[in-house]
Amino acid sequence: MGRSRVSDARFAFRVEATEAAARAATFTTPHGAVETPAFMPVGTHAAIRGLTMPEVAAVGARMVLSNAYHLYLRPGDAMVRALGGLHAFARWDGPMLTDSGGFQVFSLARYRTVTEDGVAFRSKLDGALHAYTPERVMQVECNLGADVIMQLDELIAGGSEMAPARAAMERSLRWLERCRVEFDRLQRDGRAPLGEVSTPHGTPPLASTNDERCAPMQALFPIVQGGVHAELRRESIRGILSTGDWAGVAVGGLSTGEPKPDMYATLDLCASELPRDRPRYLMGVGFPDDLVEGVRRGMDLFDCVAPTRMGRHGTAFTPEGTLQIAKATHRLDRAPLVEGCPCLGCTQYDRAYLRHLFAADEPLGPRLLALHNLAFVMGLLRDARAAIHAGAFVSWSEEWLRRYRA
RNA sequence: GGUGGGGUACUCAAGUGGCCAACGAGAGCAGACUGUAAAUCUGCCGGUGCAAACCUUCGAAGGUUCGAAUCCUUCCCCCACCA
Repeated sequence: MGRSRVSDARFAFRVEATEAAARAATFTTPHGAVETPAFMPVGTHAAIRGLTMPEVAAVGARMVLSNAYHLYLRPGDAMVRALGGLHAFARWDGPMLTDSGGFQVFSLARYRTVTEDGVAFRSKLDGALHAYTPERVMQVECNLGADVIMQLDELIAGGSEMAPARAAMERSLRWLERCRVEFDRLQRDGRAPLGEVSTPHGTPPLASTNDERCAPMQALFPIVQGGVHAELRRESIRGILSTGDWAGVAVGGLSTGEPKPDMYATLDLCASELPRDRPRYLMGVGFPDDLVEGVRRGMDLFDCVAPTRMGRHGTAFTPEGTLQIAKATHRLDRAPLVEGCPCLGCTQYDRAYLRHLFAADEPLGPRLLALHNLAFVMGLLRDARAAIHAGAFVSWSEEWLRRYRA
């Protein structure tokens, strides 16, 4: 089973402390270690929208996420590889993860057709049709070169019935197996077979088909599906664990419209079934209260567009809940967004000025709020981690949630 | 003083007899957003009312008409050019 097994010391997961289901750990990758629980900012197009990587690092991010599907369309995965891979391309030398495009199967449902072979996407750029198969996804993600790469999966809306949820879960398992086989082959070869990879833009000018540079060591994460149906989640996990000794496992298909109690119950179940010595990555969750609930249920890694998107749209996270900065009530408010927050927006500016930036449509406003929200969730998970280490997480989290939701 | 153009809701701006409480845009207000086709999207935006509906509005005042933001008269104000 090749390198999908964690035989290579370049990936490690060391649990340092636990309290109830919550864990504090260190996840090591070829590009460095991440202390968990951790939040990964989303940089779909190899950029955290509006922010620079140094800024993202400055608020505490240690691992960031990019999207294979979007980068495949533009600039093309072979182009990224020819430019030195995702880390060099985006100038991020810490751990990176690429999502496969599975989420786009869901979010861009009206532009694609799913078959057993894969997904046929209609490109947003030029309308061209792209055959996106599990094998192709592995080639793309290998070329991009993130440390952790995700399988192609299929997810369905949160509240879906048993039958469609089962179909998507089972298909995700079959796609996982195809991803695994192709992943093992690519990693065994030591380099991505550039010549086999066609991109929408042909052969990149800087590419050499004789490129001897070794592909970066990568880990493939499977994704648990099954909607909010416990038996399906259980089956999904069993299926995943029977085919490999994965460096980590993701829980997908949540926060897609299902009631929160259903999501939390599903997490409880997944946590109880997943290996304790591997990171659990809860995909697409990133509102502060959901992060705390996720940590409580044994999740280690998170990613979400919420902090950055909400920030760009004028909503700031605070310990007392969300705050819409553009509201007239902040016209004369000299207080920072959050007292004591170390981010640029909070240390340098007051709410009145930030409100003005939004009113005046200045790009600095969205930038500062996105940065603030990232700083907020980073600090939140740092506090959660400290509480776990201190054996005080349960009371800390209850108090925190009470204040946030008041 | 003369000639021409123009005064529409918070602003800009359509509308030249009924389908007009009045297109559209902006501002303002409220809301949405969870593995990013999102610096995006939605709602409200004269007053009262849940609604039906009623009331008050298109510079002012009169008038014509079944009916006027739209036609006529006078007046006020703004702009351009000519004196």
